[in-house]
Amino acid sequence: MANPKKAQQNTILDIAEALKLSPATISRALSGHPYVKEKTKNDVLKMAAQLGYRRNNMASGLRSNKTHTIGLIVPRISMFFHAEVITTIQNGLHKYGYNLIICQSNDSLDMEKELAEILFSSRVDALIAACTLHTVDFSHFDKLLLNGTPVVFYDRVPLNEQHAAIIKGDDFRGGYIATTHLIETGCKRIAHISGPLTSNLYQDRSSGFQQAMEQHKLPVNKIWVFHQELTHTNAREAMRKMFEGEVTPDGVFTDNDTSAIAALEFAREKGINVPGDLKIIGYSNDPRTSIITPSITTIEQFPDEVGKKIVETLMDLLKSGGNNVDERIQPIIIPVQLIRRMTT
Amino acid sequence: MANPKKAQQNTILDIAEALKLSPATISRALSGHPYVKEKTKNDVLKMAAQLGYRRNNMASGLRSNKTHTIGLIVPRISMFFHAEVITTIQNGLHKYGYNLIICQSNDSLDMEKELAEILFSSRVDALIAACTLHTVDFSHFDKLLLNGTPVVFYDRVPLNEQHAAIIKGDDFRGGYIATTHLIETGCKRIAHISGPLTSNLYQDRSSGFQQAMEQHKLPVNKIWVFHQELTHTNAREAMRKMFEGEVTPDGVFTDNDTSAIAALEFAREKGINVPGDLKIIGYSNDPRTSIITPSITTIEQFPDEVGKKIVETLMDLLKSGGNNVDERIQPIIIPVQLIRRMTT
DNA sequence: TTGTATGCGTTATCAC
DNA sequence: GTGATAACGCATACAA
Repeated sequence: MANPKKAQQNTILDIAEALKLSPATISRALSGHPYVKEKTKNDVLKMAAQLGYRRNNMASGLRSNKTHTIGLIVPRISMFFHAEVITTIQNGLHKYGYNLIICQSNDSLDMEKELAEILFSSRVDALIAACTLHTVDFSHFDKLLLNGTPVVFYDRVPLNEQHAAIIKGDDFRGGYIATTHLIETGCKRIAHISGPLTSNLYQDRSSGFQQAMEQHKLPVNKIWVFHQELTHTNAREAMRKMFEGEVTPDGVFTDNDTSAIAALEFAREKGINVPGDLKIIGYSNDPRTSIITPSITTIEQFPDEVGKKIVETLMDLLKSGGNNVDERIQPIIIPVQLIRRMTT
Repeated sequence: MANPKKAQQNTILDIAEALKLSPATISRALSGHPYVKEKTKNDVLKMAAQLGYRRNNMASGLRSNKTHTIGLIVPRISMFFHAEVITTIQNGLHKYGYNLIICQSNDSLDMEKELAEILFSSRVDALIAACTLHTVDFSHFDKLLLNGTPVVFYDRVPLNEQHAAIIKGDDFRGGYIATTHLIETGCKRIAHISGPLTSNLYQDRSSGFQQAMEQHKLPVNKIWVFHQELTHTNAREAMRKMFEGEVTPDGVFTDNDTSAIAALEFAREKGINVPGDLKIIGYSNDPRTSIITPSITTIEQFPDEVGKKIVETLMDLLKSGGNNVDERIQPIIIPVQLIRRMTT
């Protein structure tokens, strides 16, 4: 077992000395530079392994202005969708030799700002961000952009960003097909438990909801439309309010699965028959929706596709070295899909 | 919006020039050094803000040999327990001005080794690790230890590590109280779906199981004891095998909740009455266990407590600067608790 | 309280 | 192909 006494890092100078070569040659050999004799390269690699040498990323980054590190800011890693996206990104970047610094904003704008600063301090080669629900002004990312650091937004994205890549789900269509599905399965009085309209996600899903309703000539009851943080308790409270009234909804579309679960639990407790008297559809295809009884119909967002697209986009941006940064980057929209289960 | 042209980083020299001061003074002012005139300090801070200055962590770290960055290796961030622990750690470290680099090993030993190397390259100030199920030899962490970098293991930990801190749940007791609970609620024929015995987790839970059975003079049927990766399909397969036989279990203790869910689903499909004819208890208090019908009895591991203890331990180690590293560090055991629900 | 000088480990730019 | 040297941005020992 290790016997820690004092730091004793080997540097390229140690390798150089051991091999009677210059540090420059060692550096070249280690970074796969073309003009190094094959034998020299092998010697260096062998000696490096022998001495347990590991490149100091700080020195390397300072000199070369490349960290091979990507920053990531998400609201919460515990959200199923984000956990999946992150995993895909991390595995994808790893193949290209990039590391990922994962940071959580806890859906706090102040934290998000601070994290952007910190990641800038670390001189990440690029930044990936899924913003908070309250991020309307995105200027805290400008310092990165100004510095030529590529920024990729996903999920919760700015609406008019000229210089950053944008990858998002088809939230309009998600809202539309969810609502249409409720209508097609017979719902006439549809409620919508949505998130705050500060976020593009809920704007788009709400538009989809509206359009489906209009298209089928169904009235939207404003008392049944909620824009609030999508927590379990908020959803429950919304359900309570709606089912106090004389006329009650026969369909609920919630903008996340936590709310759908809350709605279902409420219905079960009140003895409301699901899907007989009330149909419920959620959003995200959280694993919990397939486990609960009855299992919940929801919208699949394909986190894996999102993650892959992010990596792909990022690699393009990094390769082009900020050259294509002046042309406006088109947002990439990932399709969504209805997952029909027992609540509809 | 940002108009990215070329990199234009400000350094302390820019501030120094603008203020007709020396770089040294700027450095001191920015890092809260005591011997700086109040006015100077304010001037510097103001100018730094004005120029949008942000310290370059690589340069700072290279010089001071401190990165204010902690590395973290986990099998998967999507596991509920780990997601919670990580969040607590991240929030805790943030208060002390430390950042966290989160890495996933995907339960691959090779990946874990590589991540340890990478994090060493980044010269993290400390490393936190929850190892893979297959990590028996922990020598890939020795380089960090040798270098004086504190290492804290949690959850899946080495058994005889002299120089690293260890924080773990009370798995023996978890196994014991889970089994005892089944016995006390009337089970006589108890099965145990456990993980591979290469991991301390399942060794300890298995010992707890054994002891409870012995203590209550119940025989352990070896055909009902499984040591395998704790996946949904593996658990299902185990159930299938057990319920092919003449005599079938009346209680199942699974070492994670995914397996408990699989067991419950199997029982529901086969029309086995739970908890009437079969009682089930899981491990970890995953949110899914409280959502499924019937809700599953499980063992709470208090990820929040684990996370807090990790931060606390880490801060001690960092403060002492590796001085107490020669004395053997005692493992810290976090208590567990039975959460009784409808499957028992 | 501030300035001067040096070096952290690596890589880029020249030479040879 | 390889070597010498400077420079990346900052923090610190020492001097003033």
